[in-house]
Amino acid sequence: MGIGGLLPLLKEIQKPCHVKEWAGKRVAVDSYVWLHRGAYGCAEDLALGRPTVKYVNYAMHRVRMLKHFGVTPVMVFDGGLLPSKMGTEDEREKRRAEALAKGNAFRAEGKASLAREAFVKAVDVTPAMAYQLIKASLLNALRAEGIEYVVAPYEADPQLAYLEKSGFVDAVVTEDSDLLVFGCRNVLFKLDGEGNCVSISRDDFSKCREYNLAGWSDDEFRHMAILSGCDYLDSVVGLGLKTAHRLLRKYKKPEKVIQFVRLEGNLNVPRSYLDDFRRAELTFLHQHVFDPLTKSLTHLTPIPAGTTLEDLPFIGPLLAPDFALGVAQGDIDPITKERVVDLVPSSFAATNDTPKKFDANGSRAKAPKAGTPSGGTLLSFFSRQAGSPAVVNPVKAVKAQARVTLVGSAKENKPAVTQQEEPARASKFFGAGRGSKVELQKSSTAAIVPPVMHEPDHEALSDDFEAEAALRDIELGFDLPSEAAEIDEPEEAVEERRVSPAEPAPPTHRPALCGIQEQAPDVDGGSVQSEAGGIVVPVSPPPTSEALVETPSPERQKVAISASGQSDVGVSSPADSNVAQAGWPTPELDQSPGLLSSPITPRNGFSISPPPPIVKEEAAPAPAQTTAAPFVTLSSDPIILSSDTGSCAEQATPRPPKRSPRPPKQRKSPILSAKGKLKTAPSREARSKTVAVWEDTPGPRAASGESAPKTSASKRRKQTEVIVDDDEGVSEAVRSVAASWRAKFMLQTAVKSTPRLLAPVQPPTPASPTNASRQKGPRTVAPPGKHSSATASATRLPLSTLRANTSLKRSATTSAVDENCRPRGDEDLAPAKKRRTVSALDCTVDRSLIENDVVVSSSSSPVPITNPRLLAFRFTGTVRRE
DNA sequence: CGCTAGTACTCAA
DNA sequence: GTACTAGCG
Repeated sequence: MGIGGLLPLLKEIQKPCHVKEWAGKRVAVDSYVWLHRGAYGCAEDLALGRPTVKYVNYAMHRVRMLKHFGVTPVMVFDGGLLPSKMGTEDEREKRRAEALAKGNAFRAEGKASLAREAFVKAVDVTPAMAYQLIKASLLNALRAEGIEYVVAPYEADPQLAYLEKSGFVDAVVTEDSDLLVFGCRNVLFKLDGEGNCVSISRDDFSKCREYNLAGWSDDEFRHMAILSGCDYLDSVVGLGLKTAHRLLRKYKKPEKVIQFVRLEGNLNVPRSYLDDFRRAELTFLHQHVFDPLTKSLTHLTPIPAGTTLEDLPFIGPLLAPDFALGVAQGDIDPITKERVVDLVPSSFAATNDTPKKFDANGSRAKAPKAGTPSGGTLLSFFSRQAGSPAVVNPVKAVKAQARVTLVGSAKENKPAVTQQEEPARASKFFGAGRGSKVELQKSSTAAIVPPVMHEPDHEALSDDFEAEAALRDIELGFDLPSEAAEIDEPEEAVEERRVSPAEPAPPTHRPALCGIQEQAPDVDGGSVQSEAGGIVVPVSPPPTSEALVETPSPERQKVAISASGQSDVGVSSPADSNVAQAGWPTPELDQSPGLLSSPITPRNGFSISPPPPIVKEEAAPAPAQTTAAPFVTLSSDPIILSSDTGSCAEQATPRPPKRSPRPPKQRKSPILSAKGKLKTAPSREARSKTVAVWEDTPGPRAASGESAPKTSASKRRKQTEVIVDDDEGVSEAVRSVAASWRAKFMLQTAVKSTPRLLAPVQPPTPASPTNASRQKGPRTVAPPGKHSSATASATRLPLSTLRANTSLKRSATTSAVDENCRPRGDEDLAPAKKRRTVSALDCTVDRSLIENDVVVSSSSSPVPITNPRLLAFRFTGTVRRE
């Protein structure tokens, strides 16, 4: 919902503009908006599950519009749901289901327009739809056109902000005023099909006369937004933007404002409001984002020293590196954790949606060969003309013999990976057809993506922490700890990372996001499946340094490309690919010197080749490659990314899909893992602070497992004031925020079933027997005996089992298990076997639920999350009462 | 005057 | 997600 009324408030500084003013620049696009608008036009098809690509065409039209005006779009998609939003998502889902039923009823009665109206309300933009826009098998899609994109681990908003903040892009296109709160400097709203938009610049805030924002930092602005009500916190009823602004100007700090409002007594301020406020602020600040540079998760802003991820449960669990990468590339559905379902198999697209009358290239208009799974003959209205620069780079055809290594495949990860069984990468939806799995080694180059997270510069990092924490002091009234926090994991684990040979060197070139790897098809002479290329996960530094084109901009190092064609790290399609686009005639492109000059040359007939597999550029330095290199398996249309590290032979034989691979030893974000080295950070004088701490006192409602409204959670708690006298105070205070949230959230969501997560995935296309046979069953609660112990889809676990298992989990995490969440009375129980299953059963889950015959399903949780407390969220997502 | 809640809208190139 | 507006305090 964004911040209600924020845009009108900023009316003064809204500047009508045109995207061409951003020619030569890179602009990140909140893709959800375009997908949603595009979906409007085909709501009925989507609601009824009929394959359609209209929304893709709509979005691509916009993409081409941007390119037409010389703007390089970077498409950003929403990822997984934040834990705190799962509840609202359930409600939405319910509403959509109702609308769908209504629509069907109207349709049956022949009331077409009423039906359509209902279907519009029933439509949801799903990751599968995002995938349609991304996937390469549609020529009319991002990969095929070399558009950079990234799927955020959670929300797109912080991801967009991060891209801008870190210099990947210069502005952000969105309709969501939240972006300003996340700290974006240049936001473009209301972009229409012609390129008109309204820009709001952070720098203009001071020019706001009606509402004086002069002298306001990002923090104050954010405080105002949160106070007035935001996605993460409902406002105090009766307190809107203007009041928040007025009071903040007067009292400066949100605590004071809240105090004043309470004293005034006109408005009802929930008891937990201050906690909630802090939590909302922490969510705005530290949400997970995908860093294209390190190809790993990080935070929008580094989390404050003295706190760990466990203190920020509301920002969602840290995803395992390879999983995060899969999500970022759009291949893994961040919600279902499954490989994304291809809604529109290419065969359909090729036969049903080709706008033939606009097809200027006769050769490409031909139907694909029979059986070609990804005919790729779908030409958009705007597809390139014959002779125009193709997206495929013939030069790269040469790179046929490179090694293939995947994320998480480095030697050091091997033990963990083998222990965790094979991640369920293969899919019946994607492995089907043609039965032509091709070892990628034979067809293309893959990149080595170092499995080890980038080790931050500790000195700089410590400065960051200092600055960051100092800010936090001011905002939240906390003090910094005098020393960095203790390491939360075994020392050897940290050590291992430190000495890892796979640690990437500090990048010298800013890689692009996920983009297309242009590559010539038919390495082996015309066979359809051989076209390589595909998504490149850019690596840095580029393997070769020759012919690098570097941006003159000091703060933004853009994509570098080598003339040899070997290191176009995630380069988006060449700027000259705009040439001859129907609908958007090629402008005289102002090729900014910082942008790429690509060696790509025109090529005809590329379109009949299937899409490229996921390929990763080879990185330097290469991680230890002493173990058998795993390989990417190329199936038909989409890509099967097998990230296991088993032997090739092992991989070639599909194993029963097992889930929830335990992530390697990287249980912490890079930031966190670096904390152990921050002990030398300058101490600061500790001051006493009063911190409100909420004490959990579970009430009768919890025991009954009854659904509790928001307020009841807070009623169950009593507030106590404690004096915090040292550095512990900071992390302790944050922890208390976390604990209160946990209590509230767990209660809310644990009792709510989440049918969405439990619902079986219905493939739009029948899977081939081959793949279906090794595909796991539906993710519903399944009859016993159908699952391996690893999947343990639905297990009724007696309390005793839970106790036994939770103790195991605790032994896995060395420390920092919050007392609030620690299982009680099970200290000495022996470890149990179902490690993952059980880890999910964190003690944060209300015991009464367990005792009330809650069915626990861990099967929909293949995400390797090692932190047991974070796993609790997954648990709540799959709990349902019978 | 500020705020809330309800309604309408997004496509169709 | 937005914008607009009637109605309420």
